[in-house]
Amino acid sequence: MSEFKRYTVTSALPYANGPVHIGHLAGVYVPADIYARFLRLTHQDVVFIGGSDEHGVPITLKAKKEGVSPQDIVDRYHTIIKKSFKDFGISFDIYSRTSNKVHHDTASEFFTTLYEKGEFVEKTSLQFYDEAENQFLADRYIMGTCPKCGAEDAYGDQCEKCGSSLSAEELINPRSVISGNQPVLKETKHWFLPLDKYEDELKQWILEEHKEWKPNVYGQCKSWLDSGLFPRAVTRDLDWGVPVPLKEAKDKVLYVWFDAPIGYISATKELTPEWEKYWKDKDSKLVHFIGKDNIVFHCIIFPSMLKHEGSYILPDNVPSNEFLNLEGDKISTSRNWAVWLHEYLEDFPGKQDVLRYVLCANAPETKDNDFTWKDFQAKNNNELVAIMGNFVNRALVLTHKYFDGIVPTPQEDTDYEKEIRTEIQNIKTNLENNIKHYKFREALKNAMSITRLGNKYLADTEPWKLIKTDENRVKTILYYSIQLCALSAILAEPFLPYTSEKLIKILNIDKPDWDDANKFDIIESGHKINSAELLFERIEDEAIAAQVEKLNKTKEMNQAENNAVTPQKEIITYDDFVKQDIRIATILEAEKVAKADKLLKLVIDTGIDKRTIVSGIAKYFKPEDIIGKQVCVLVNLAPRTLRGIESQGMVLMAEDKDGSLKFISPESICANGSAIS
RNA sequence: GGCGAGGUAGCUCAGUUGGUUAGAGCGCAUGAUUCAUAAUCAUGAGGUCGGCGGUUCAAACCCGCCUCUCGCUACCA
Repeated sequence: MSEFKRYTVTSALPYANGPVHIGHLAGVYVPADIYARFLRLTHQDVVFIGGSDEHGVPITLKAKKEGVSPQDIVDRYHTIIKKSFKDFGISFDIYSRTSNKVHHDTASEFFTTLYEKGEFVEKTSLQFYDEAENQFLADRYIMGTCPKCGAEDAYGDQCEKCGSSLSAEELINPRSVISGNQPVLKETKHWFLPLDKYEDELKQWILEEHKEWKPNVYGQCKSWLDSGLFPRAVTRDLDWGVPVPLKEAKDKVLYVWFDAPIGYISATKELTPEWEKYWKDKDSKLVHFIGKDNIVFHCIIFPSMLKHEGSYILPDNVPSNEFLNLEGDKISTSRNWAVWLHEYLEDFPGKQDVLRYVLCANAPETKDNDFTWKDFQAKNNNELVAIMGNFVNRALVLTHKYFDGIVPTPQEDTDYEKEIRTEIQNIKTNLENNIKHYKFREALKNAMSITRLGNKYLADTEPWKLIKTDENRVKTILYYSIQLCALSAILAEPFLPYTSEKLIKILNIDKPDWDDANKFDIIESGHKINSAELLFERIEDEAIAAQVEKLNKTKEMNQAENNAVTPQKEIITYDDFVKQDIRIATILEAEKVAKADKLLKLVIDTGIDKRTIVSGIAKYFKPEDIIGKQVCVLVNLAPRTLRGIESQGMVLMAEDKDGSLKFISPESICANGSAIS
């Protein structure tokens, strides 16, 4: 810790096309905030950086859909997101955004430097182009019929109906989202970051010099590095983003993942004129807090950019969490399966620390974890209320009852008090070490153990009995109990900032220094404390039931949407129809295609011939179960080679609501080759 | 199919370089207690450490195979 003079702590920039939810908080912002607060409290020089990521295609699509400008979209969500973070006490030194001028300038300069150093590789390729609109189309801007499920509204990168990932060229009847026209393929030039050239240095830097990174991060990097890196395009044909600062590249912008991490730098620039020392001085420790979906960008791509720009330091660590699930299901923005931060505060006003506590205690540090409302309630009632809130309340009430709220003068220490002193020192040391090593769950347990210790102290010494016989002893006990409250207020601050503040007010003291959190003279004898006030309140079953009910409704709505039948396709002529040659056929052989999860290789008797068809049904059928089955086959579909096998036709399948596939078979045995019309 | 990360008490997780009866918190049971938001404190029950095999005097930990979960990737006509 001492080898660095200052810290640069960044947290992943949330994408400004929606609000933030508990998954974001648990995975990135709570841990980052705990870390940043801890550094500040321990008198380190630290900047804690956040901001909204406001470029990229999804935002432009959303804008188009709503008939507003992309800037309107990001303005809306930037405001909501920024407020959520503020409300939850995420203590950014600056929360910026990538659509502002400082960022555009910074990203531009960054690109230019790399360009002038000759780092980029230029490549020309074919991309879909909308001639009417005069612009290239990103994959998301192309829609067409999904080659797999036949849905007409599949995007160029993915079909949302069946979940297949696609490439734009695969779509049947591709059309431009903007104009509806059929796009044409046209040449376009782009700049690539040659990651392949950086492979050796990355291997050295990560695999040799950063073995201490978390296993999930290290393993993921190793996987990427071992399988070989390829050049990545850093520019796109789009009009929303940071313009590429080259004459020959008007109408092009920096690809969003290239400009987004530079946002950390621009935000720092915006924050302080001394920004350079946080980014370029070897004595600065750079730490990126991210989710596991961002590992490759922050461990491989961004460090490559920083290194080859030439003047920047590289991250010292990239603590990345796994994902948080909600009541057993993946959190999903599009399915509204989430607990949104702004909604939480409407339902549980003033309880931001409760959520912070639960999310930290259950943070997906080593594997995906589940958030349940029942657990939320249990942690509040059995831990925050019963352990921490209760002890503080006991100490305060007893002090008021026996000494009119005046902190008594301690008498002689017994072995018990000496033990407590030692124990607190241990707790503090462990807590600090755990935070330094990004073990926030464990550190939180340390913080809680202070009041745990206090409860035991009271139960063991029983001051309510002693008061009748030995008031001097009670003075000592309550003096120590009050000190424990103060210690708890200090050491819990990184995790529970609001509670800490509240407790300090109740104790009627100035905020103590972290370094004193192993001492027992934080509050002097004779000091008057304020009247007792509960730190936490119980959460009753009804409040939890209401949240569960809310989620059930979401589930029902999603179900209803799932049940909705896709609308009829546009009218075709009889001539269109008869072009299809569909026949009854029998499956003669079936075997799994090697090295493919979904493919079965079928030999089929079509009546016309015996032919091979490769079909993506392996998830739902075992080869031995389907031999001898009669099916419908589109026989005049152009052949296509899959995994080295030529597939001559398509077996027709019905896709059920749950996505499972069913064969279309004649009601009774029918001659192979019978035509279907 | 390839790669990565996981699979330890009902739940959430610790388990240092392999070494005696495998730990913590919550939940559960029993007891104690009343200063406290039916909170607290003590004690206890509960685990063939995903499965099988191997190395070793000794394996939760090392090796091989298998299986389940999550992610990346290939594949989906």
